[in-house]
Amino acid sequence: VDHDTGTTHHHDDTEAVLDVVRAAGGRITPPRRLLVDVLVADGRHRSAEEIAIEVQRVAPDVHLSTVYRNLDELERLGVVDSTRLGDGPTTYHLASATHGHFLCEHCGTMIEVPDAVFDSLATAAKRDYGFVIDPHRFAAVGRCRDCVEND
Amino acid sequence: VDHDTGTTHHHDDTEAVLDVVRAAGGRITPPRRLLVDVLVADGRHRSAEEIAIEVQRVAPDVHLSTVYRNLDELERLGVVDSTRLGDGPTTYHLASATHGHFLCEHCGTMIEVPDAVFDSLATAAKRDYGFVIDPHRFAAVGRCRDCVEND
DNA sequence: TTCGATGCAAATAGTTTGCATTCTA
DNA sequence: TAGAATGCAAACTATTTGCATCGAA
Repeated sequence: VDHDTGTTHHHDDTEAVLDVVRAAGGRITPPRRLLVDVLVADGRHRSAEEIAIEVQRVAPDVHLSTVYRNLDELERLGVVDSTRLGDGPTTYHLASATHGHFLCEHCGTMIEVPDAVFDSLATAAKRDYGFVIDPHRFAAVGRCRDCVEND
Repeated sequence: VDHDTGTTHHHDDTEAVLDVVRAAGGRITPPRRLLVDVLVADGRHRSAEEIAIEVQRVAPDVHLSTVYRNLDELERLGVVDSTRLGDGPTTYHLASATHGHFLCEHCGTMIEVPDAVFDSLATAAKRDYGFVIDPHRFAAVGRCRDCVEND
């Protein structure tokens, strides 16, 4: 029932992620498929609980612990990134939607920035410390423009 | 009983912090003074619980919640920084001992680096987003040299 | 038909809060 | 002696784990 061509197909994205799971010997269960659907449909910075609520709209019996276990597994497989933002819960998103994060400690706003913004830090870290930073795994904390100006 | 001159005096550091508390209208209680002593004596990246244990060696009745309340207050006053490292608990240290952090997601090693390492990121963040990053408030997550080489 | 995945309940870790009491200023 | 700070218990949030069962391959 999808006769479009040339547009983005969420279904294809879901399958691509599930293929990675298959390739790793994992099984495609209904909860797992639903969870990936949710990540694909709106894959940005959602806590495990938010994702679970979304999944449960379709399948109310899917347990929060199942969501945690799947997110852990998907992260291990490299298709999901987790980011710890400030004091709140860990958030998860598809690894394909990669970007760095700035988190305002004053108003809580999260700004997504291209990975390239972290390049100079990454270069210095590698050169001086042999350390390879992953800009997707953390948020740089500070103050956003509004809070700097109006606070 | 301290006749040295020209050396670092922990006692003086404690008093300097307590002066900030006094200036803000706060009271100097035994638990508060002990907590500051602990931070001054070894002020790097300790969790609230670790700090509480240290304080309790001298005053066993000091409660963990008191430690949390004091750390929150001292952070609000700007004399303590908190940093969230990976999955572990929030860690606290004296704001005077400032530095950035690299956290290895593989082995958990934390590397302290001069603030200057974050300068280029801070500059780009300010220029492109008006965002003022605070390198003391977060850890850049990635892989340390050993884990990159041997993993 | 096997063993990876699930649902559930309970445990755990970290942190916050309400309240009566204490003690600094 | 007023109200800031404390100790304690209990609540709360985020996450993990043991275990019996289920179901995808």
